[in-house]
Amino acid sequence: MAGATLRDVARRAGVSIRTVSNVVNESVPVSDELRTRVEAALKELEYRPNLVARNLRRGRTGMLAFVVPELDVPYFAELAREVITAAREHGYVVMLDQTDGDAERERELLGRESRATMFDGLLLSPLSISEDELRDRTNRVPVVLLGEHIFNGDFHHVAIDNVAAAREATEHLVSLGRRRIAAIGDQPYSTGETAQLRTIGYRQALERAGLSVDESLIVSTPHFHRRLGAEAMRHLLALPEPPDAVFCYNDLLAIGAMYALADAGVRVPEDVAVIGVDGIQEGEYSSPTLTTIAPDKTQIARTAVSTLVASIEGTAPPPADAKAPYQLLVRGSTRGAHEAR
Amino acid sequence: MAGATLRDVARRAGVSIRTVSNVVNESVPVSDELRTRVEAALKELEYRPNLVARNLRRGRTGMLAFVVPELDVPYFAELAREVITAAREHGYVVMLDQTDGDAERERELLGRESRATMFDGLLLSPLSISEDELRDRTNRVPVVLLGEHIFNGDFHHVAIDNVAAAREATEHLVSLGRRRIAAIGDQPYSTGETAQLRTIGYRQALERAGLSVDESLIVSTPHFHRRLGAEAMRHLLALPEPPDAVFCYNDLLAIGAMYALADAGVRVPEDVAVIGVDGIQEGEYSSPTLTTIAPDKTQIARTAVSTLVASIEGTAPPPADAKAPYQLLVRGSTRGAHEAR
DNA sequence: GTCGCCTTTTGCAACGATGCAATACCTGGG
DNA sequence: CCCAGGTATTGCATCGTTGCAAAAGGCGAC
Repeated sequence: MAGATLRDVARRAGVSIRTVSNVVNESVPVSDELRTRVEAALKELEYRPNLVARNLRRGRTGMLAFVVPELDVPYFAELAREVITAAREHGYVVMLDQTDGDAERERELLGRESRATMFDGLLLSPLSISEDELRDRTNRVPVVLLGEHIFNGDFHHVAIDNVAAAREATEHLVSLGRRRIAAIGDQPYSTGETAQLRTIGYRQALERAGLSVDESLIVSTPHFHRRLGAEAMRHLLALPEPPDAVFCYNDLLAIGAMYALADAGVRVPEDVAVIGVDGIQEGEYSSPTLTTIAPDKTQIARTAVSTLVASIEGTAPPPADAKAPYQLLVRGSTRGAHEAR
Repeated sequence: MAGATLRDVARRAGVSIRTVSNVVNESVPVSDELRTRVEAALKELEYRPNLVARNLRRGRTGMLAFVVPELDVPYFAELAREVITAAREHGYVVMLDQTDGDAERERELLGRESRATMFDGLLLSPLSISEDELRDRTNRVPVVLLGEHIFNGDFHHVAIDNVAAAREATEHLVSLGRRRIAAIGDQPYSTGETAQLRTIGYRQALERAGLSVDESLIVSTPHFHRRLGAEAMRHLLALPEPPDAVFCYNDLLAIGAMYALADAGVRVPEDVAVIGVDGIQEGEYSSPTLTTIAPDKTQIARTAVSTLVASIEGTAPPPADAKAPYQLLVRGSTRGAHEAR
């Protein structure tokens, strides 16, 4: 019941352990007679290789770890799907863990007692942890970082060009004729690097358009959740001069903002145009549908996984920042907004 | 660089391997002097236990596998989050895999060459695979099934009472005074057991309310995605006598249905009331917000994981169907719909 | 008939850790 | 000064598999 081993099969078939192994692995030629006998025994005993033992011997586990802040955030769920698929194509399976954006938990995950030794490689999504700590803790396991982190070329890294993406998002709003364009999602602390890059892009777009930046229109949020998007939007609506467009740093914030707008009876996009980032499925069916900057998640996952796998196999080029493609998807929350107002 | 082993540390500290092991595991008393020396060596060499080796020796991996049809379906993502959290509380990590609802892939996952031996236990969500196959393939690994499957008590199983839940959902619509209540999501094939149970509950509610069941108001969908919900709704709207309420078998279908309704200029809930099942976060911010039957995901995950862990440790009671709690959350898609019309 | 070569089969060691049981050490009592 | 009894330390075997290299078997050539 406890699972037959090679030894059991060998005894049953009257051959050596090694021969059974040869049959199982199809690596070395085995005579037809023995092969037949061994295969019969394998079937009768329902032999399945003990992968833990095999991994110990081979020094590989065939597992990658993918660490995200929150799995119930659609962007990460959708990305995880792609990562799992990409990993499977390379013959790997994926262990998923969450940090809840907590630096402490991140340390724990990478720490001494961690299960890091069970994985051939590590895929990490936005971290609070610092570069030095990361280097300290992962010096044995290949790592690929996903999403922005201003690390200096010591790690492989896949992300979209956040500055450019944010600039394009804002320019899209400008192109609609909007002039009071707000931004929701800045994070002016050390862990908010992605957010800061998007703020830079936002400012660039306004400056290029000859618009002045009204600091009161930049609203910070500690997280990127729907509720905070709604709160931020309510705050903006309460300003003496509310915005006529909002660039949200992710789609969830945008969904929250649209919720607050609907609640306040403000029309989208006529009164306020809304754009997000992430290209999550939810935005395809929201009311109105959400204009967004959609990173190519499939591409991101593929690049990240194949870089990681190359790294594991020692065939990787030196660490570099891979820029992933993205796309502006114009939908209801900004469409047809030219004529309006 | 390749990772120090107990032997390396032992050599460095001038003690036996076994003593180092004792220090690391804190199981056996070690004199202060040696402990100090060993700890120094551990630190200098940055020793981390090789978990693969440890697992081999101990016969446990500390890993659970959680297999879902699609991770980018919010219900599963939210459930996965809870499962990961619950597993962590028991000292386990979680490997996630997807089947895409494909029976072939399910077999593959459980098949001979699978990594099943790398996990102490298996958590499976709705499957296409049959009971017999499942029994054949998992006779060594403890399994807990999540979601409905009409299996006969051979497996642990956690789910809500789908018949009752569907009945309550439908009764809610009845209580609003609706009389032409449609159902979206039936799946009249062998793999659609959850759907069939919900259809039963739907019929029960109508019958109890003295309403006749109009078969043309029951629309089947091969999957539970937003797009199919929209398509089904369009179909219903095109009927000679369209419905005045819709019970969708999950929230994504409901979101899709509301999309189609908005598109057609039909008011929700005034003209058509909508209810879903799953209680996903998306429904809290949709427009209108979505009334739903929300299974207690935390509870489901906790129950499933602790049953699985008990099973692994051999302390589990015989397999049983655990019924998880759920809750009717009344929101905008049905609220204030009494007065209307 | 013997040798040598090629193919098939096998034994042994090792991957890195832990369980078990024996050894070494230390203390106090007689 | 020796011995019992407790504690600290260690060696050996083992988990199930695979790499390596030697052993065994088969066959043609001399």
